[in-house]
Amino acid sequence: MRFATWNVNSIKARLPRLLEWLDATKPDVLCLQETKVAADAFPSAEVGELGYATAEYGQGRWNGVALLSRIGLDDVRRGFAGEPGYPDPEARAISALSGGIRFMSVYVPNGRTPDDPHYTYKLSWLAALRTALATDVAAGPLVVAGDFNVAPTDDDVWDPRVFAGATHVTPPEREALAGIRAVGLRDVVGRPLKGDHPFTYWDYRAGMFHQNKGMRIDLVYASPDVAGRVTDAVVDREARKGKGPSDHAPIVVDIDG
DNA sequence: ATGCCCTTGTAACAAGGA
Repeated sequence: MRFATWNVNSIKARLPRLLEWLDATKPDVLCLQETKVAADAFPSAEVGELGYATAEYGQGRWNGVALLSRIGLDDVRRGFAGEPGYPDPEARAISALSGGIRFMSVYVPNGRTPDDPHYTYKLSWLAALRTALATDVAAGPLVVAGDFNVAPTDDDVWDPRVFAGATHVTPPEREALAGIRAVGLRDVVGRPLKGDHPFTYWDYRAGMFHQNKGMRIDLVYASPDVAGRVTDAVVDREARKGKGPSDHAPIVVDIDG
């Protein structure tokens, strides 16, 4: 089985790239983030032609997550128990059962700056996610994948000095990630196809991708049974190249069975 | 080479992204 996660930064703008990538990569399950469309505008018919069922959770202009699967989607859940809002709940998490595994696609709040109310929201959102995942991980095989908007270590940013005092690298954010792992989830790190760091995001500006000045903020957290079945994991930086890419690259994971 | 912000909503910019 092959699954993947990808922050597409608008599924409408990315649709040609997404369809091309699906046809070439053929994941069984794909976790999508930042779809930026209302549910009724999701291109379900287009991905359906490639054999994918869709479960989407959208709110329009901002956020939006979805799951695609060509092996079935059951027991779809939008959001999670105790999820905070800003001030209202946003479309940032969706999960479903597929191939005997519960997949959750997450788009963690950005946080903006450490002194911004959005940063407090981010930390409370991650704390509530931890609580919800403690229940989910006890229920069976689990994969939580998406844009966590946190670089787990200083090795996960291209220059830690540049990020001093900024969001995405603060100790409370990293502790929140550690808390999520502590419920019984393992960090499945993709191989970088170039360079030493498995970055998944490169800013559009100033040729950052071409200088490999990136960040590892997209993560795959898997329960031990799933993590133990991993045969390969890759950051598909090819998808960051060319005309009209997302600023994030997908992570593609292969598992036995 | 991979190549030097992008997307959406709304109407020339505003806001968010990380």
